[in-house]
Amino acid sequence: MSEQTIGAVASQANIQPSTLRYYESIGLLLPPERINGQRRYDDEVLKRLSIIKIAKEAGFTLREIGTLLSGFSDDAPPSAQWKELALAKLSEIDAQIARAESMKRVLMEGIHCDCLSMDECIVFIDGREGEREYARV
Amino acid sequence: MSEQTIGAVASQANIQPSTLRYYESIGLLLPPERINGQRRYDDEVLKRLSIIKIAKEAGFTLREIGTLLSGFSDDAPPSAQWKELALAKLSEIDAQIARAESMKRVLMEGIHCDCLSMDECIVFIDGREGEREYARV
DNA sequence: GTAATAGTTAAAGTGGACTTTAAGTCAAGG
DNA sequence: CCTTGACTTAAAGTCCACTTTAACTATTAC
Repeated sequence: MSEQTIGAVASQANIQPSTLRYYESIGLLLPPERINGQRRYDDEVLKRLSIIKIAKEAGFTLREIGTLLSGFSDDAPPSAQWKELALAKLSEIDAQIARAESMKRVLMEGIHCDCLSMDECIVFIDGREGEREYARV
Repeated sequence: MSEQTIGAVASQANIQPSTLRYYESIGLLLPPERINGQRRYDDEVLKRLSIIKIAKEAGFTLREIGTLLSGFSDDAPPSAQWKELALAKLSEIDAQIARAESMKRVLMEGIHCDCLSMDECIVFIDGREGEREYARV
């Protein structure tokens, strides 16, 4: 099961071959072995792609993921650098969640209001006042 | 207090003049009156900009906001179209929140783990297994 | 009169994460 | 032998929400 072509890997990882090439081009994946000029991957790459996917979903950019992956697997347990990045991202995620929840509130209020136009909509005007404080922060 | 220049409006709304021009160019703002070729806005635009900002924070794209604004303020209360969009966005936001929370878990576990390399990291391998089911959906 | 300030335009640039295209190679099947 | 399908490359294109640039005009302050 080693030595898979790019197409096979891509379909197993649910991504496009071009994405694999792209990841390689930005250094997120190491250049794999070639046979007749074609990339042949071993199963390791699937693990790495999963990690990338998870990290992406965690809100890391590809650049950050590169850092994460290199900061890891050196020899030590999760490096200080890793933890630092993770902590930073954690607070970003918390902010994200908070924002999402307040949006949810706005939307739900909007859904239940019966005002005639958006300009007169209490929900939105309230939102606007609130937003001013928000902007001042 | 009517008849403000683009700069005045921009600074009140905490955005750049170029953003106002951009919004106008994509039809999100109606072209305002001109004096000597310069845009002059009345206070209405601030309301609209607030709405746009709130909607943006609610996770709508500018294109969607355009639809929202046109679907609204026609004559009826929040149109069916509006509610439909809002409901759709609500579930998107719920998904976002759920994802964010699961990432948060992963990150927090990662911060406390002591594995030697990311490939061996239980946190990430667990994530990976989970992700397979995820991908099947 | 001239310099600073704020406005105007169209068009190009930015950044992130890809995708698409054009032009070509290679192995397997009929 | 020739077609089909999957691969290769570099480069350009896409989407989103702006921002920046270049070249210009108009108003105000000195």
